[in-house]
Amino acid sequence: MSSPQPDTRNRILKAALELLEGNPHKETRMSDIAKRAGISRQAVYLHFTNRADLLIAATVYLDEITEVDAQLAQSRSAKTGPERLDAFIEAWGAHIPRIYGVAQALLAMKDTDEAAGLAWNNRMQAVRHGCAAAVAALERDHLLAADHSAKQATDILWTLLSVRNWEQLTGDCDWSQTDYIEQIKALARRVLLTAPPNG
Amino acid sequence: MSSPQPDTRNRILKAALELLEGNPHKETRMSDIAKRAGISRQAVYLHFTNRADLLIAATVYLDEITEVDAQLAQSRSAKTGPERLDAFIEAWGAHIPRIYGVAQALLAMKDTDEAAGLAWNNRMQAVRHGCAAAVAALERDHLLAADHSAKQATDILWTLLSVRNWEQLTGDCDWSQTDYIEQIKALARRVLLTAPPNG
DNA sequence: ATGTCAATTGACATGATGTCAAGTGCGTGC
DNA sequence: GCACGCACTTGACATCATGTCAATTGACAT
Repeated sequence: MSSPQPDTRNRILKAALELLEGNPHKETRMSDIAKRAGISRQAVYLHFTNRADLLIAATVYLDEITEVDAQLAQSRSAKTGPERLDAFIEAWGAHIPRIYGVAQALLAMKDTDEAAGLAWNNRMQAVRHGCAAAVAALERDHLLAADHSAKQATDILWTLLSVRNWEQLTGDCDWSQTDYIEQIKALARRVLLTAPPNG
Repeated sequence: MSSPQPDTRNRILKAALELLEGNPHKETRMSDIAKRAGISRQAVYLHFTNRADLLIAATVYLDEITEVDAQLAQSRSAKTGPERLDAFIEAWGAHIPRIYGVAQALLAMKDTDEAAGLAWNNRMQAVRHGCAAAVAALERDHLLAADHSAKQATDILWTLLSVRNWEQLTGDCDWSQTDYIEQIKALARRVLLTAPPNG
């Protein structure tokens, strides 16, 4: 563990994440990242072929160190459908602020860089699966509101939980993170459940 | 009215809108717009100082020719709160696909160009006012769900009606435009109204 | 004729990405 | 000790879009 050399790659990823989290709305350039990582701009290209490549790697790296998948999977342990729904919203909702910086950067490239778009869609499909699983749990408990098919319910939940919505609510609308979680949970129950949940 | 010269400006705007509507996800360059308008790239700068400037003007132009404000204002004529809510969602929901191309372009600049961001926020504030008015109408009729303050209800409705959500539902989720309108209306009623609306 | 004004052409600066070539410094194997 | 590979550096360069500037053209108006 005497750090031979290739932790540079990780240094770059960390630098990128720090910058992106620092000010998600400012364009973070390759040279900024390099500077922060303490290497030359060109050296970054020894580790990543692209800006997109780097950003994607950063997302993966972030997912790894925050263990999202584990967090999200944990919501599977909930007994009832509604509990599972809540657990999923809490897990994902708590994760959004952590990934927001990178997400923002990746989303900005989506239209110009195909690979970035695919990578982002991949991540979002994972979230969608979580939504679908929560909906399935509701359906199993015969608690899914009759006016939606499972697909529709999944679409709605998935859309509700989008990063952009989080951005708008916590940003433009000044909601706190806890407000966000609570409100979205209430909203989801209200929209997806067939009976009044707790009142 | 023998068209002295300055319909060029409008030609540019039309060209920009056509290109943006044609393929909203491809970057539309100044030279593309110029070519389509039948003038030189540099000539565009005789009419607009910026790409942002042009895009903003295009939004305004589009708003004018589609008469959104009139459409949205029309929802004021609805008698009951719920009718007003429906009318507003229909009007705005029908408008989104028309503005989607430009909106996309403007949103993409939001982070790099301050003026573009402001212009977009302005438009969105107008929508927000519509949301607030609909919520106020519900409140007046004592039909606003007790679990939300007027502000929260407005925030939710406004977020629900975002261009990004429309994009996700009609794009990624393959909803038809009519599905979109109907589902969102149902959703909004379910979330905002205090009593079951029609069943 | 003359002036104005829209538009044209061509050249150029800027700023970011990405590539390439030559060089430096360090550790390892022989 | 020496040579080699390897990560990295420096500097130059291509590309591409935006935006600017200067000189020119062509039409229309007085």
